[in-house]
Amino acid sequence: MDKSILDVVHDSAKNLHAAGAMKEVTLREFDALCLPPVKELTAAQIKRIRTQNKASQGVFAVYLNTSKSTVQKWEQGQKKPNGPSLKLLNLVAEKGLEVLA
Amino acid sequence: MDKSILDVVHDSAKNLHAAGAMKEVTLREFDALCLPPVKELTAAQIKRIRTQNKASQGVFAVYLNTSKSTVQKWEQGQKKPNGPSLKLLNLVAEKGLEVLA
DNA sequence: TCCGAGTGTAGCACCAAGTGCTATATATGA
DNA sequence: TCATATATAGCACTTGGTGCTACACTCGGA
Repeated sequence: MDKSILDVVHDSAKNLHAAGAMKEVTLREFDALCLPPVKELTAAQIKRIRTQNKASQGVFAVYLNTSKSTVQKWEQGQKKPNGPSLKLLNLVAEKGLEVLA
Repeated sequence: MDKSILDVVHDSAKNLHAAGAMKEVTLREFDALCLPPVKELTAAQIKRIRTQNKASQGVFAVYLNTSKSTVQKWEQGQKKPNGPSLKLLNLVAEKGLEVLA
């Protein structure tokens, strides 16, 4: 997996910053625009993220600081996770449940 | 800061697991119960978490995958972040905005 | 064999969080 | 001076989040 174009540009920006050519704030703004996009997740995908981390619905809920019934509704497709919740799910999907510890 | 009793017990559990005396699932459940409690945050605390990370409300919102107006309401005390949002804020407070990248 | 604990599914009702919009005020910089 | 970015403010709508109860299934232990 080689670097994406955005990664390269980002590295360039970091170098510019290291050379004093970019302000702190500007870099931070830049980072925000280059954040890996939060992917929408289907009910089945959410369930897979959980099971692959060997957690029950209850345990998973504790990790995400939400309720068991909410996790259940996500996996049943009755409700969709909102912004921050989706961010958390993406984090777990990429880095595992341990990042929340 | 020395280890808490729970930490010691947790280490013991991990050793037991390494020795094959505990099942995967059981260990996972145990971990969930020992998660660092998510702290409630005041409006001012949320604002400090953001500013200490040198991010504007807009940028901060992007990181948390939420809306600018939501961040604004948090900091004005008009709304309180719900479970998963609070978890994210705690993560950032402890590990910095970079953990969301 | 039976029982209890853990798990997943289901439905219901409430409400506050989340969202989107517009408008204002204040820097800050080109 | 003008444009941009930022923070604050208010309003109305929608829906995700929560809490509850209940039921079926599995599995290991008494």
